[in-house]
Amino acid sequence: MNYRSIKGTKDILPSETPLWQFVEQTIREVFRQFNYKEIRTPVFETTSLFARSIGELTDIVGKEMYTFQDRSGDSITLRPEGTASAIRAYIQNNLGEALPLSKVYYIGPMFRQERPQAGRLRQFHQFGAEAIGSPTAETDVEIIAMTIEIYKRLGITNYSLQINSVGDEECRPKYKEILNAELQKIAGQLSTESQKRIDQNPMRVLDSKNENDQKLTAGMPLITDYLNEECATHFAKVKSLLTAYGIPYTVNGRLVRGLDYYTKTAFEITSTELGSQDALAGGGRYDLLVKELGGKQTPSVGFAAGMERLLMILEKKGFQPPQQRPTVFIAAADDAAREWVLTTTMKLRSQGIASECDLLARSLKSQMKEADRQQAEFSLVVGATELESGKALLKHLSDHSQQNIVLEAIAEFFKH
RNA sequence: GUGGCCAUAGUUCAGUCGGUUAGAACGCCAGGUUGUGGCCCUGGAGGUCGUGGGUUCAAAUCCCACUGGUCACCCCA
Repeated sequence: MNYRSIKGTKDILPSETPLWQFVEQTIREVFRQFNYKEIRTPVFETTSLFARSIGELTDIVGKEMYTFQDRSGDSITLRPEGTASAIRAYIQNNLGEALPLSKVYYIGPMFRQERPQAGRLRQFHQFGAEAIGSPTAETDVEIIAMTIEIYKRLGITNYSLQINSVGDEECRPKYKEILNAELQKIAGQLSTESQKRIDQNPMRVLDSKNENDQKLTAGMPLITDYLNEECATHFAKVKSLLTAYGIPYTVNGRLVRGLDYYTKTAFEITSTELGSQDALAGGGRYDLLVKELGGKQTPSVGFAAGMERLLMILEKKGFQPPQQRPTVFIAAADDAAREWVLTTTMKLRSQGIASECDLLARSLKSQMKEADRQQAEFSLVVGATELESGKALLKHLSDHSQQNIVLEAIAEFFKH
């Protein structure tokens, strides 16, 4: 075997695409019902777009981006997430001038150069949505509710929703100072990863998964206790709306997401079915990002979710998507009938009837086996005799029943 | 990036203490009375035992390196 797909990339094979298509279709349906419209942006952008929006100090920008120079020497990066591109497109195309609120969704491949493991690939797929232009808590909850609706719709129930408020440009810096002071006291005992973050991003220390770090920081002040009035009111509203919508959640005052642009609401959906990489989806509000990228001050909120992780759960549950199978397989009993079989198959197809016939000049028995393998609903065997009489036996493959059919009326028969 | 485990037909796997033609199941192909699939029966094709080196009279088996896969750490979808 000479060539292999790049490490961390996968072929999605014909045996798997029906599941992908079914799930994508369900997702698009939910987006449509929530009135989000699809946006398709390029899979690569200028590097600084991601660096600026996601944050120079994040893991994504610091060590995970697929960045390279193109032939003109420009630094370009394969998108590691979807929000930055969507916001860039929003600004570039002046979408904010045409509408007060843009509700968009995307679905497609993302790229991060990490060591692959269960639920983690270098090219993976996300779907997500952004509501650009609304400051209200109602919008936050619409985004969260929509995310959950997708899982509900697919029969996924074993997940949990965690929410937090990470404050805004007024209250967060104050809190960070307080937290930083507390962390300094125990700095020497923290993991090296956490030590690095004490000054740069102290809130990430609280979100560390290191057990010892967790113990050491157990009693530390939480952002939720230091929110200013606006953030506190917003957070309270989000919580009460979630309750009103019947969406269970837990508040996790330590939750910080891996992207720096979040303000106020942050949320994460995890599943115990997933193993170590257990995040199914995450999102939050980002009121400063549009301005940061050169647009007007535009409060916004969005989410992103992993396709592969969603599919892992469905596969684990043994979920079977509807199979695509031919309605009829037309078999040629002898060479004299092959041309008729071929043209008739084509005719049926052009009338919207999924049909198949043999292309390998195989024996009748082989053709029947093929019809069975393809799970055709019916088989029709036609040879010289049938062509002469204008009639043939149509067999219902699942119950073995047969009936006579007039060849000229075959299309009509399948239309019912 | 660091670490554990793994690598034998298309697939999932067996392969004894190192020993002579490397097996099974499923899948694939062809048959099982003249023109009908699924079950069953018979036969067949298909392997550079991941790659390269080493030890040995002899390596799928032991050792080393590399490559790939997988899981975990970190972090995240």
